Amino acid sequence: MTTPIEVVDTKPCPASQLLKSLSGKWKPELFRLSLTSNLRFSTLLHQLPQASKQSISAALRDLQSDGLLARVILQEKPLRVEYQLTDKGKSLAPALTQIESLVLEGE
Amino acid sequence: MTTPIEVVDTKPCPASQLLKSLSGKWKPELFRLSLTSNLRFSTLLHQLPQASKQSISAALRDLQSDGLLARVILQEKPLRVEYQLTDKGKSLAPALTQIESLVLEGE
DNA sequence: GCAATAAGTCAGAAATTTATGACCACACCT
DNA sequence: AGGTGTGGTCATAAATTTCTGACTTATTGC
Repeated sequence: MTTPIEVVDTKPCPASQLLKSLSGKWKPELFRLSLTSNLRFSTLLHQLPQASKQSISAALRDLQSDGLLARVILQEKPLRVEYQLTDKGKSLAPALTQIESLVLEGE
Repeated sequence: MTTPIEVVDTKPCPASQLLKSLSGKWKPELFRLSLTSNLRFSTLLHQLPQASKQSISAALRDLQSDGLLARVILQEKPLRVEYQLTDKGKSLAPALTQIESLVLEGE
């Protein structure tokens, strides 16, 4: 009996990369908040009182390195730092909105 | 000084529930595979050689309890078990396809 | 100079997720 | 009666994620 050739997909599911960008305890919330306004570190600490500094910081870093948010230093007095949606981030928004509407339908 | 009223959203981002359903090392792959054909345990062990029994089993359980897959016992000889996409699962597909196309565009 | 605020970092602990390998139950084949 | 394939579970261990609390650096206000 000849062993049937198993076509094993070595590459992971393409969507999984992007899903990973949004997985984690706080990233979906951060992403969602970024749709309505730019994010600021100290404000987030109040908006998400359950989240630790560390977690917010890590989530922001990940969202940056995945190209969904951009860290922008505003030349104001005093200096402020804002995290803004990138074009890639914006392009992801409709899919997320679609997912949200699915959740809401089911209630 | 009156403390400004902080409107703290106690409910998590709605999409985060569904994103959680698809988060994890193997769930995106399982979901994707389920779009093209029904899933079987022993077949999955070969299709995803890096995944442990345990992980596949847990992922299938989660996808079931999140209502995306249904476990169906086929009355054949010998008995077989299949995991099929539910309507809810099917309704999620377009959003995932959209996310995939975003990933592919960016290459 | 001194304290406060913004925007973090770092080390260590706790919680969660994933992997490993042994084991179980049932049906089927010989 | 013994071996094989399917479809798992269970306990334990390893890896990853998240939290906690202390500390840092730069700027502003008094």
